[in-house]
Amino acid sequence: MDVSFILDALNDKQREAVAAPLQNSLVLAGAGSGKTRVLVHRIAWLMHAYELSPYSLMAVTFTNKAAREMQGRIEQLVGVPPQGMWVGTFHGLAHRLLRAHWRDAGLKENFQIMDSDDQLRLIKRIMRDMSIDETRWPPKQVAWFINAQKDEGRRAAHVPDSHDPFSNGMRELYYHYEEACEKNGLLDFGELLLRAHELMLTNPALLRHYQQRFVHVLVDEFQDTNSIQYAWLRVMVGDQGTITAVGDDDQSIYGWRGAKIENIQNFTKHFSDVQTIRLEQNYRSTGNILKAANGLIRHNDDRLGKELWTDSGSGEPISVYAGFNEQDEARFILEVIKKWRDKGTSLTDMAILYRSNAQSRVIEECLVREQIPYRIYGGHRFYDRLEIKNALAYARLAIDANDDGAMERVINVPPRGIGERSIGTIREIARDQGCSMWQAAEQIVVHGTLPARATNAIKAFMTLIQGMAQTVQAPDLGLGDVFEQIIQEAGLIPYHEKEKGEKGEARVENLQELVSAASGFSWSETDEEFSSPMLAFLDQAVLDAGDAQADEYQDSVQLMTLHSAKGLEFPLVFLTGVEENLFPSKMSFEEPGRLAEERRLCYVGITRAMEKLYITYAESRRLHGSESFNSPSRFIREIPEDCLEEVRLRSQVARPVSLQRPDYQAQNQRIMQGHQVPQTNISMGDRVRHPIFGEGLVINYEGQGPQARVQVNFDTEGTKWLVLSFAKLEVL
DNA sequence: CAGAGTGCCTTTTTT
DNA sequence: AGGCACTCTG
Repeated sequence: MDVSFILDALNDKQREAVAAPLQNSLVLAGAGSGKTRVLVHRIAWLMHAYELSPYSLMAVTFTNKAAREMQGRIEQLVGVPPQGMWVGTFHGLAHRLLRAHWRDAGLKENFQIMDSDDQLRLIKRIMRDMSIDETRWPPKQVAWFINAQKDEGRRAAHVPDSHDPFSNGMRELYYHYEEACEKNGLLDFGELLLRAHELMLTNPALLRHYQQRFVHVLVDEFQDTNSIQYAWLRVMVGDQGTITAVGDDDQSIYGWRGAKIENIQNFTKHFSDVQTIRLEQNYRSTGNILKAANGLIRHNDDRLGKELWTDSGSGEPISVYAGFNEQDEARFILEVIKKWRDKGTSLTDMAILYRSNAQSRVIEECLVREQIPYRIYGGHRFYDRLEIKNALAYARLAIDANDDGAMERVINVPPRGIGERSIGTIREIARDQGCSMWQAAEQIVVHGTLPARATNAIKAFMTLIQGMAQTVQAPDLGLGDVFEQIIQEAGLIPYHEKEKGEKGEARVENLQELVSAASGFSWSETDEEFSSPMLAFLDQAVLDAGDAQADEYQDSVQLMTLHSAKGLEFPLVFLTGVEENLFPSKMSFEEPGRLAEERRLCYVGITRAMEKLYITYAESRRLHGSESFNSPSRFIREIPEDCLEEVRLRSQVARPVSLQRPDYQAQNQRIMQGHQVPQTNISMGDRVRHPIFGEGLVINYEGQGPQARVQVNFDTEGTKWLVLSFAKLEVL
């Protein structure tokens, strides 16, 4: 069989990786070196050259998006969908195993997956039941603790006893949490992995089956695996199977949630006869961008070592812009965006990256003002939204009335006269009798435990849910129709319409979006493990963020955190807020390893850019309500100077070159006050008074002398541009 | 019981 | 700044 089509379009190193013998291999793939390409071609090669059935292959990724992309590209290359091959995320595949073998895994058949929000609710409920002081053990920290333990593969019983009452309290809560999950058939994200691992360890026959089945396992983004994922992989691969691990130690950015960079660093020690291949030729970025990236990452120790190169030209230098404040930073970005747009670059090719989600707001406001469409990734995900979760909870309750979580969630949404008091009574009865809340509610209705008004409200709610149960079971209704009716019957639309502001409007739209997502949901592909489309849909809603919902095809600027930018590329990239305390985040200063991770994050950011990279920072920044003066990030200094260029929008301003200077604090003060508008008596940062608009702060200017215009941020009137020779501004 | 209003607290990244 | 829990009022 002619297999040349698989190897033809590859470079030497890629070909080496793709056509490697059927053995363990580690592909160290630098950013933009064709990593996914290698994975996909490797799969095609295994099928054609070694005649492996897709059935004997498993490919694991971290995100659903990556899994979908891989699936699509395999199909494209091979021509047909790889029947029987397991392609999915760690969580998705673990889930699949557990659905198929729920009994062996010691689960209930109808077990449910909780997202982090559900998890937190459960923890709070447990703590309230136990009357535990939430200020001493903040529920969020409890959740964090439990998740961290699970990432390490530890159950409550494995957590070592400690002399510290705080940790012991945590452990105690973990016990109770495990118990509650067990009782209610609930699994959090970490539990999926932990349980799937245990399933294999405790069922030798099952393990043998899967080890024999999966001749070769491929893993993407290997540097992000945590302990339990790694353990699971090793078990699945076994002694007979082999593995291809693709990753980049320089792009390991998930240490904070348990990823172990050691997994890739020690790969050759843990697996036998590993062939290591480095992909260092970059097809994405210009020479300058790569030089910057290489220069930066050299400051990290313990690297496996890799240097990106390209045979295309060096391109433009990287521009660094120092904004006066975050508004100014955003305005600068917008000006550049407009310039590029007018030159014909489509907005989709531009990305604005930031360290934390909170930073997006100022930029968004600016985009709205300039009427430039944008799309924001991450943040609150579609299926995480309150209104969506409520609608889903109705569906869950309609399927299983004993689902307490769902019951708690929607029993009084929209308000129907079942207040805290009544809910408390229901909860109490349920707890005393060890029954579900629904059963408790039935008793209340029968015995009239509560006042007539409350009882009637409960009765009405139960009738409503029973009606929905009929709807869900109706054989001729599509999934979309079912949700349409549920939303209708629950009265969610008028409830949200009543909300003031645009919020309610957006929620109604989201509910409509849910209906269309449900209509478009195809079940056939998701295989036999799931017993009904509705159940499959509900599971998928928890596991898949549903990120690509709205406006996917509109030409819009892309906004996202650095973390969610990994794996993507854009011709024009803005790396924003590159300031000490922000990026690197001040949280990273305590442990040395965290700073290295921030640096890798910066490396990821830089290497997203194909043609042109802008790095921006603000000398003063208002975040979380208070103003701070941060110095430019050390990362800027770590980039080789000769690939940087400092941008001054208005070139008259003589600004001290601040990048190489260690002592920023005093200097920032000077900068704040030092920008005089040429041939005028006004400087940036001055407080001024206007006869009509009142007092404000000068934050920007244009032109000079009689033509000069300044932008003033008035205390009460917002920001305005004023021509100096007309406006009567008094400097205070 | 519902809805408005007040005060308090948290601020990194998310499968 | 924004979200959340709690209190107050109709």
